[in-house]
Amino acid sequence: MMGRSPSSSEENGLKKGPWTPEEDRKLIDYIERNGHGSWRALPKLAGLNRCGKSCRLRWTNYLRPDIKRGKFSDEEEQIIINLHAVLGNKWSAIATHLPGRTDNEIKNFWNTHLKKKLLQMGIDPVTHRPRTDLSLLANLPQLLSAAASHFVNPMNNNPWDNNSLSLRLHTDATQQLAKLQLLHNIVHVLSTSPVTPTMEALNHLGTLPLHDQHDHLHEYLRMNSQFELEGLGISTINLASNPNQIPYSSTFPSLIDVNQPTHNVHQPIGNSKVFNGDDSDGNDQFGAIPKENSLPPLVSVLDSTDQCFTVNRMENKMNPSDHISNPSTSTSTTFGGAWGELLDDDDAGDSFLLDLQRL
DNA sequence: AATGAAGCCAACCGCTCTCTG
DNA sequence: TCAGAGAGCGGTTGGCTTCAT
Repeated sequence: MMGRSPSSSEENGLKKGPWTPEEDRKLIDYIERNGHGSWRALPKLAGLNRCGKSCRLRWTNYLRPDIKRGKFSDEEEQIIINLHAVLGNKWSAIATHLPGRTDNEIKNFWNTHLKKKLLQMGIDPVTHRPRTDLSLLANLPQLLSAAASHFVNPMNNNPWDNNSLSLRLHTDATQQLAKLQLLHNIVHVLSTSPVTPTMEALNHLGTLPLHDQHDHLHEYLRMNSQFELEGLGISTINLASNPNQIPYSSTFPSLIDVNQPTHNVHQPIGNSKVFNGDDSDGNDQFGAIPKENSLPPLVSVLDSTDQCFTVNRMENKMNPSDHISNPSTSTSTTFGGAWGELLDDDDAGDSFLLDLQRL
């Protein structure tokens, strides 16, 4: 059994550490018969040599009958990411919108999976904004070489070709899109950062002169957009000759221009004003719903006045095979429902307002 | 097959919040 | 209004499992 080992200091004669099946049974039996009542009094009444707090945690995090165990679904994952963007590390608040999941479980899932996932996508898991730290640039040479090897001969190794398509998509889509997002963020940093990168940071870029790096990056983006989008039946739009002028929103339907208000891609969910994420068209930045026949917005970055953005689930949407095998999956429906539920919840709504007021 | 590193997650710690008298 | 007790919460720990070498 996992968990902490029994503490050597069993002060008060109370047991610590992993629970035995026998202890679990005693706790369940007692609560089913009497309810938990006072947690402090419970251990004695239930015949357990534990402190009340330990009993409460064991019950709420593990023994409760409505606990849903097992892998988090994509929908749950998406909800967590979006709620975290608004609520931060308010695990219990997040847990209230994921029936059957405990705050502890969500916290663990965030720390072990989602945090890394966002980092790999070039997103700061704390601010939910693109990472702008220059250490991020250290990955650029690897990204570029990976991109080059991947697309070195697209005609002979078309990632979207034939029978390998769905398998490749299944295994590569997330990774490729994450890379794409990361590169997108890098371009954004290079293009818009008022802070000139230091020479030390630029050295991370490798031996190529900066303008060549830029060209490589530009070329990679062009190729990536062409193959990936064409593979999904999405027409591509020529890139501007200057990467600084890349029309992100149109070139990468999945990548919302960090500088521009989002148009036509998002649909409002709930009262966008509440989130301070609305633009003049009334589109809010939280409910990212993909347009039909376009990639879902992977990341929606707010403009300078905005505080949060949304990472939308992408794997299933990116994966045509999933479209076939699992057509019922609908991020927008579930997501909208989740937010609707969130907004319908008075307490949650209040906490949202409070949180946003603090921002 | 052996070993070390990394991942995972149940459980604990200590602080904060809420309730009650 | 205040103090104490109980409950709740987020952060952290550390042992087991899995993966990589």
